[in-house]
Amino acid sequence: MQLKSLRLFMAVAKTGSFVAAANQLHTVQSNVTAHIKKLEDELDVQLIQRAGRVRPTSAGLALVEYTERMLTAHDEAVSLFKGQEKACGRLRIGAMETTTAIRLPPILAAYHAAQPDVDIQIKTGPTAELVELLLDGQVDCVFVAGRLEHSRYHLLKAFSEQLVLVGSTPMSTMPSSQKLLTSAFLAFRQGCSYRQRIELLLASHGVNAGRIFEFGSLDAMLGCVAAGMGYTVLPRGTVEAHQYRFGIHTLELPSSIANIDTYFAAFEPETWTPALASFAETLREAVVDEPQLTAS
Amino acid sequence: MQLKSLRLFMAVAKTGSFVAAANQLHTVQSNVTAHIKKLEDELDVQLIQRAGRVRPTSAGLALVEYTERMLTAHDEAVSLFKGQEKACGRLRIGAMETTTAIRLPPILAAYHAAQPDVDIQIKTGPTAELVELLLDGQVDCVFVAGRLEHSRYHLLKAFSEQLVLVGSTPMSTMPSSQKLLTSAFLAFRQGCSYRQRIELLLASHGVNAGRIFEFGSLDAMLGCVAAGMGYTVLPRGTVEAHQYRFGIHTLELPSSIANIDTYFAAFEPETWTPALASFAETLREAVVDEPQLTAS
DNA sequence: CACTACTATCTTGTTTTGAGATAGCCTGAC
DNA sequence: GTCAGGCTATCTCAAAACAAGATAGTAGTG
Repeated sequence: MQLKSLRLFMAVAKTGSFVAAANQLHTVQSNVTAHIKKLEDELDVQLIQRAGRVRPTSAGLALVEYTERMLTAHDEAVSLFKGQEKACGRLRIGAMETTTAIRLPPILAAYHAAQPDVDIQIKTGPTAELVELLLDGQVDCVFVAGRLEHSRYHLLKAFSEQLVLVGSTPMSTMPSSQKLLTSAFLAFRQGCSYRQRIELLLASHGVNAGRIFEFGSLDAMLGCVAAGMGYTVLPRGTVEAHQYRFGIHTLELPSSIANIDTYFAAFEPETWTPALASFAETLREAVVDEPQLTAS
Repeated sequence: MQLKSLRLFMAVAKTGSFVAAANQLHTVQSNVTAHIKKLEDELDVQLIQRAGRVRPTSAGLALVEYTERMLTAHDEAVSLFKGQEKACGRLRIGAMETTTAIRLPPILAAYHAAQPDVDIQIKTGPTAELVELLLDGQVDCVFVAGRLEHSRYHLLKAFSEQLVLVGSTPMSTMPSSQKLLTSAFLAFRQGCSYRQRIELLLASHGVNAGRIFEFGSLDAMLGCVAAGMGYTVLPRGTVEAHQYRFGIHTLELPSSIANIDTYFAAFEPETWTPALASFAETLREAVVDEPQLTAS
């Protein structure tokens, strides 16, 4: 059974004429006859009443219903990839908590305005988990901290973040090693790339990573920092956005530790759905139009 | 885009191997490659990731969802006609009010027991309307009074009915012409073949058809007869089934007027769905097993 | 570095397909 | 009843598509 045959069958059922069906689908009448006949042979039932009026038989009418489902699904699948202008379907994005909170909203807004027919799904998690999601096909693209080592990714430097030390009291200089040693550090759960920077920071002050509390959400973490539970390290933009809500203070870090880039990563562009290609385009434009996004 | 290609694509996506997909669908690996490649060329997107692991790309995963819908509809359509043993789908029956009430229930019960997966739909109406429904493809088969003249029907004598005169008072002989002339007759709406018999009956007593009230349902009609509104003509079985509910009385009619056959009619058997073929078979068995159904 | 398992490509013979030409059939008009 | 017009079935042939096998190339493994 071929989709081509089913299209001809539907045309015959709807027009009530083999000739009309042939014209409608740009072929000749003999081919319509052949396709219908082949369908009838395969299903071992007469689908079209030819005596007098040409009309679907009971069996034909029953087939029409299933054929409509089939052809509808087919048309939708084709329009997923060949839809002119507007993309459709679904776009699944993986991003870090901090990126989702601060960087993504304007980009998603621009994208949704450009491609209103695409359903957007966001999954958040630390970098290591996001890479797993991408490899596992559970998301179409991710925003992660630092370049991915894997070779066959398409990478685009999306945002440049500057990490700052966050604490509950004003800081003008780095806390003493003694202070650091006795303080707790708060970080996202295992896999967060910012966490590596915390350890780097401590190491640069001759302190081994002590207690690190793991958090699942940004709000919880900042709330605990504000309560004096300890320090954390976060992008400046993220902290600024929340500073009015929490009594927290920041300290700039040396650039070797502070600067970290957020990359957009996906597989090769040839594997992209139009929805994803359009998103990458929107992102590229946003990055170009507002270079401060990637400036340190 | 061919269903064959889509099946291979699904097999590759599920097994993660071209070779495995080829074995599963009884073909060779080079054909799998060719079909996938053709799909990719048509949609202008890479569907399968070949580097390293063989797995669907983002685009491929998107296609999987639509393909599943397509193939499911296809499988259901095929099983409609090629389902082994049990028929499935839908059976739309047209029948007269009296047939539906008395004759069909045991047949439908037997049929449903044999083919539990078939959805049964009954439409009732007078013979003329039923024929229209059948011609219009709105039902798959009908039960009508009298042979259909049209040549290209498959006919089966299903039931033999004996019409009786029904009135509100006991009758031992035919009411007088005078009585008939001043009485009302109750019948189904235009198109009911029993109605012709009423006119035949009146004519045989030298009376022109006077007032005939039209009813849509059997209950309403019998209720009005019982209330003394007038006479009607109905199959004996129908009246007997309702006699305990209504105070009605019957009188036998001459066989030329009384005997009327109910036929099962559908188009040629080649146009039947398995559900319809199975129903015809059930009906034939019922008629053979209980010849009194068609005996006068 | 070689081995293994896999996919891509090429080739060949066969099947399928599309389009035209023709014959036969039904319908409606005169 | 006959005839014309429109429709479908059948036949034919060339072109295209396809399946299968053989072979080459590639990635991952020890």
